Amino acid sequence: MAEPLDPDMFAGCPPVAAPVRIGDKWTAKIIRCLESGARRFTEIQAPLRGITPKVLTESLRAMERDGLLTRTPYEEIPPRVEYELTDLGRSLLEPMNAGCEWSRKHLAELMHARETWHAATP
Amino acid sequence: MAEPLDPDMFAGCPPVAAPVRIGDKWTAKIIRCLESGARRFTEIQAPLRGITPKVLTESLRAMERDGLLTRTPYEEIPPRVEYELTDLGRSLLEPMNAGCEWSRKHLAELMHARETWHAATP
DNA sequence: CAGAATCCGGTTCGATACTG
DNA sequence: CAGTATCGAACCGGATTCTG
Repeated sequence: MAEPLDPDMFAGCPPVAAPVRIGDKWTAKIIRCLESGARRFTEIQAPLRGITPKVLTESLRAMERDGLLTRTPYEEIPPRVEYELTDLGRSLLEPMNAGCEWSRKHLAELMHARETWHAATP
Repeated sequence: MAEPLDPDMFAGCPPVAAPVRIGDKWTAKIIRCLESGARRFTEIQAPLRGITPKVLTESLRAMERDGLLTRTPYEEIPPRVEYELTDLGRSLLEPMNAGCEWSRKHLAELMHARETWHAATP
């Protein structure tokens, strides 16, 4: 869990690449960020390319409310807050992996169908 | 495929019960409707409780565009159109089943966490 | 029967600026 | 560092009405 997150870890995952979605737009990626252990706010923010603090906070709060992760603030200056997956949150990795495997196998086919679509319409 | 669809087949699947989503709001349910064979527009519409023709058309067109199903109109009066899953569309059943299994196992836990949330905030 | 056309409201998401 | 506050745009999804 000490390893820093690769800022480009989601380079190959544009929104279009997710016909299988977990929760809202960011939930699945946040779970991936926490897969290898607890992380701080800015650590999670980095790979999520351009997510605003507001939206990240909203997503994290919703996930905390649903019991997917825990939020533990430390009374320090400067402040430090750590987010960590619960067992429930970790259990989502299973359907997530099924979705990822589907994308790896079939997404190219879907994208191809989508692109050749305009060829056959008035 | 001759069996009519149960109009209540999605009674236990409110939107809140789908932290794992396939495509848009209706895609997964439409796939379920077509799982056992080709269906007509109104056949699909019935179990989808209150979906408007506009939204159903949009969903079906998007799925056709993505190669998930085929649309075959018959030149009759009154008109008849049949929708049928492609192999690609059928392949989505695998991640869908993974998502359904997760819900069966863990959704109650998530809902419980969500409800007991307000007990611990100022 | 299987839709098309039009209008509309809510939620989601983001940009920007500010703070303990 | 880890947020909050405000504003606004975009994107579904839905209601209603009409038609070949």
